Amino acid sequence: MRDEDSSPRFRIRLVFGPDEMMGPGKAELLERIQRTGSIAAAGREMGMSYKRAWQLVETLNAMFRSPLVERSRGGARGGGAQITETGLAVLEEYRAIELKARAAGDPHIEKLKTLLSDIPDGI
Amino acid sequence: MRDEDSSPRFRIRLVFGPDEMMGPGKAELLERIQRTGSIAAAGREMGMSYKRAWQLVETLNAMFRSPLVERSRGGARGGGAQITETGLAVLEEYRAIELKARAAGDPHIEKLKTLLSDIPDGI
DNA sequence: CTGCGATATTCCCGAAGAAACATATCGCAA
DNA sequence: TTGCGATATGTTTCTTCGGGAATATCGCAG
Repeated sequence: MRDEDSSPRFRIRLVFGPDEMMGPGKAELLERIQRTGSIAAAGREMGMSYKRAWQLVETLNAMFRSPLVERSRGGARGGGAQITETGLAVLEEYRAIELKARAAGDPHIEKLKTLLSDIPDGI
Repeated sequence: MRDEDSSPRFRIRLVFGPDEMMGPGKAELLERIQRTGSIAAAGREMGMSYKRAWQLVETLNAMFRSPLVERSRGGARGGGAQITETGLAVLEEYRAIELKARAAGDPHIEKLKTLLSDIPDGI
């Protein structure tokens, strides 16, 4: 797969139950599906196989009351996929959590960085 | 390995660089080493092999300027391990981040829970 | 009614990582 | 000087996961 991110302060993974979790990967996939209108295209952008992207969408859809991604097959351009209202809501909540948590933890992160062994870029 | 936690709202993993990360597992291991005075004992408590626990300590020590865990071999009771001052500092910072981030994200988590497919325990 | 481009689904294989097993080493105490 | 209990480290086996390829399906457009 992929690095996912080159300059991440921290990652948050929400764990609701066994095999029920959501982290940066699924969030990014949702975003890209929304933008591209296609599971395959979103997956390609993230450097993952269509199979993997499809699997992630499956688990996401099964995880919530109503599906986050709506798919259609056939048609003029072969079909596609789109984010549902629920999907958008979940994505927004996740981003909000990420943002607030990051802001809340930031000062401590800076403190920790001074203890790291490699040379910080800032100084 | 293990479930790590039965009722986690969310997990935070700090990513400082490639192969430089710290999450709930290493934090818990540090805590248990502090309490038990032994890598082996701490690992056993968490259901992991001594080798794995030792590996985690290695990466932790290599990751920071000064080691987080001090080890001694031989002696009356075979040896042992203890948390250093740096180790304690790192652990406390991590716990602080966890706490604040959790508090900051909590309301959004509750919102997300209402969208989940399985029945929440609270209602 | 055929082709296209997407979703949907299965099978096989290789890589990565953890578990299991096996020693080696150390330093004190009896 | 032997034994103990911990750290230290290598080897082998097993399992899991994801990639890749192959195939099916769908529905409109031409």
